[in-house]
Amino acid sequence: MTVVSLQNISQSVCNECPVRKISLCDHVDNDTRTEMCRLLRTATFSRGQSIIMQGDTATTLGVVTSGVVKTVFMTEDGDTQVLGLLFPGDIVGRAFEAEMRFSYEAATDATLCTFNRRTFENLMSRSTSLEHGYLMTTLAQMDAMRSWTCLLRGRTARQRVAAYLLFRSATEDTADAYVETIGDRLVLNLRLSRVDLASLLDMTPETFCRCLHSLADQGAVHVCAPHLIEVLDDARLRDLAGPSLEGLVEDPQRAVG
Amino acid sequence: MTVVSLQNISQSVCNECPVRKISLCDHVDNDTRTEMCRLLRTATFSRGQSIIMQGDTATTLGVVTSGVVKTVFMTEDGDTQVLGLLFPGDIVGRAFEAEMRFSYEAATDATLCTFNRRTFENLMSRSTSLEHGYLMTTLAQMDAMRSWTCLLRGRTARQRVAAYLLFRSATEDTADAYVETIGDRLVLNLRLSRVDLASLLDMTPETFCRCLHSLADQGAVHVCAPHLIEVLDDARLRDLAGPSLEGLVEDPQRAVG
DNA sequence: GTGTAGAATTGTGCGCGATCAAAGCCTACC
DNA sequence: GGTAGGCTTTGATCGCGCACAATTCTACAC
Repeated sequence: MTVVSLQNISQSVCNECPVRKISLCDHVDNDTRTEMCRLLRTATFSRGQSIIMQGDTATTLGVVTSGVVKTVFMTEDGDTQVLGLLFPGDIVGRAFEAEMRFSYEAATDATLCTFNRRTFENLMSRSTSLEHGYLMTTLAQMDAMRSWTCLLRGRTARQRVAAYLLFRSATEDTADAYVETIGDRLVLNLRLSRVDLASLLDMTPETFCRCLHSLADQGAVHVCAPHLIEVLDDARLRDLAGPSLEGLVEDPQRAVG
Repeated sequence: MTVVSLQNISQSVCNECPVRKISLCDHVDNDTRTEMCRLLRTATFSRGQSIIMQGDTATTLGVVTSGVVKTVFMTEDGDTQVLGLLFPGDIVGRAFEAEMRFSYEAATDATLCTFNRRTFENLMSRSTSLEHGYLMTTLAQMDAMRSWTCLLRGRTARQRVAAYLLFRSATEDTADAYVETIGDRLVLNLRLSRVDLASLLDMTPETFCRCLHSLADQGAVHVCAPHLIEVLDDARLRDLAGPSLEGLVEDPQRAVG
């Protein structure tokens, strides 16, 4: 794990933590939190940087506090595919397993609250509330993965792009600011590159681009800038996204894949 | 939840349980297991029967003890897609959430060891080892889901079929007998219908059929009967399945999707 | 302003896989 | 034994989405 900036944090950091209420920490009792504050390190990663490498023996486990982290799988012939995204509050890494089957990379500039994996596991064995919090977060993450699967499968490329835009616009008001205001209009900030987004949605960047502009031609969205998308007609976009998005897009879930 | 056969079970059942060592029970301490034996009910489902319905408020949580269970998502326009499969030892249902976003259905005749969800949650809050077991199983299931995603994505239809056959032949020696012996040869029993398998692999039954016979034309497999597939040339099949199957197919993981 | 590298967009042909249609096959039930 | 209905297989056609390449746009340094 490459740590760019590393510093000790006083216990007060947890009190002003932006993701405390939406992460595993929400379940943790006071004694455990005090202990965690003593053990945690914050780490900053710049866009594109690797957090945990596929194949490595992971010694770290963390919680995203800002930015977007992508999970990336690299095939033996060097191709990479974006499996999913992690947002603030989601867990990076995996307890009780050292060897990583895929990588975690910063998809945007991101900050994490990290722990030594062994230390964290040890603390879990002593703190029921921490293990419970980890379980709850994991279950939520699994729900999100399953919803994501439903969202991708049986949809054409354009429907997937439309569905993703809806998903993003539905989570606009969570933790981080994914939406920018230009004048008085609400505009989505994709924040990820075309290459990453295309890989995430299982298509080529070219197809992604075509689909986006096809949605624009239909009057559903307006491409203000390559990464800034304004949703002009929510109903139209929902229509173009295909059936059964209700419940998949509108839930307060964060992680995908 | 439709329970076909329901009966009380004496404590001795756990001792001869076929999935005890590969399920959450493996982590549970003796006191908790005694309690669990008192609370559990076994249920039998015949192929095609619904175990938990999408949209229902689930009161049940269970462990697959034999057979294959499929997770199915139904779109609002009535289409269904198979999201994944659960094998013996996997968990059916979800603790701490009542409303089901998808259905669980018996893909073959199947038996489950079931609990009242509330009772199970209650027991977890009192038994650290049970919650730990649930966490470990959930993490393993999430790993499997991610592997499954890697297996499906970026592959052609024929590669997906080949990959699935490899996955099944690699798990041949787990819990249930997925393999039949015809004479002295080892033959895979698909056990699922073409329609289910095609849906699971995100293609039409027609395409699945074509791909299977294409693999046969290449000499990789032999279709003994619609549901009985003999793997003739493992290396050839691996070749036709595309890159990076190592680690995805060969792990002792059960659940997919 | 200018240069340059990287990202994003557009163009074109083609193969894969979906769709529709129909025939074979197996099983269950009468 | 016969028949009906399901599942499986095969055939023909068509459109989506991919590959590859060219072009335009953007960002950032100087």
